[in-house]
Amino acid sequence: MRAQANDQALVEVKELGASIRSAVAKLYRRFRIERGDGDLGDVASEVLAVLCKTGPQTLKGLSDFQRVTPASMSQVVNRLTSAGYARRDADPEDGRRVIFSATDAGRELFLADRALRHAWFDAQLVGLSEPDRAAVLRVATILSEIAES
Amino acid sequence: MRAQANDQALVEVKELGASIRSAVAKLYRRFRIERGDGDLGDVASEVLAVLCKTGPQTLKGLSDFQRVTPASMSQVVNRLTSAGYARRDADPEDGRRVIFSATDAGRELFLADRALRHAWFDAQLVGLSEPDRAAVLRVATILSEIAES
DNA sequence: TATTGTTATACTCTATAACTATA
DNA sequence: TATAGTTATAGAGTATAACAATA
Repeated sequence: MRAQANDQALVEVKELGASIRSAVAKLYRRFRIERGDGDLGDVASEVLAVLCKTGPQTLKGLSDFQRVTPASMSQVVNRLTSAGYARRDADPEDGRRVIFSATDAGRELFLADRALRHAWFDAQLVGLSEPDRAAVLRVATILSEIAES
Repeated sequence: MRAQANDQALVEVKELGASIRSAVAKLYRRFRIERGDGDLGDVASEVLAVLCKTGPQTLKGLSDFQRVTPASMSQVVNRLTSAGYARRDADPEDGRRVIFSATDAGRELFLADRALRHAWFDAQLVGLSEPDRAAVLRVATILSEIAES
């Protein structure tokens, strides 16, 4: 117990920051490797997943959530709509807004894509101990909150 | 204690995978926001950091570590050498190899860049409780190992 | 005036394919 | 033949700036 407390006290924030930055960067790029051949890019896939899981969204909603500028997101959804995986609809309540939603083809792609892209990582998680898995879950929440701050 | 065990048992690997994937993607992009104006890109900055902290590296060493192809890494270091932040040297023991190392200007940029880019995240980490910080440290290690597998 | 979204442009990052040079 | 590195090319992702339309 005392040893653990000492370990925690030894955690240098600067080193911790460097560790998690490095881990996040490597894992982000590692995820990119696990993708299908005819696939969309990784951000477009994530946006499609949001549309499928959370339902229709405005452009601003999508860009805020993914932490990119509206201009960037506009181009991502442009690829999705051009490919027929998403569609634009006017918002009847606010003429400035556009509602983006997944098409049937988009939902199909999402399901296939998810199976493919997540299989590798899910297999890694299964190999963890219960406490480690709980730690990963807790830290996922922590990091999400930090990312949104 | 039993409640905690139940919570852990409830952890669905698929949901856990989706959570950490989402957190990693958002945090990766959040990191990109915290950068200087005249800055290099984020990958080039990381490579420069590796050269400064770990010492000279071959191209293959760098590309393996960052999980990109040698061709991709070649272009990243090209920008670094063109800008005068890194240099190429022949390996006297193997004529095929090139040893990349940071220049003085590179080390200077690294220090300024690190202060700038890490400040925001370090501040977030300081706000965490000790157990949370320990969990983040543990999970950084777990995720790094997964990324390298 | 403020908000929502788009387009134009440019840069970073990445990959595949084809290549050179060395082991 | 195999390995280390490069270049050419193409596409994804991002940002800033300038813009149109609506609130």
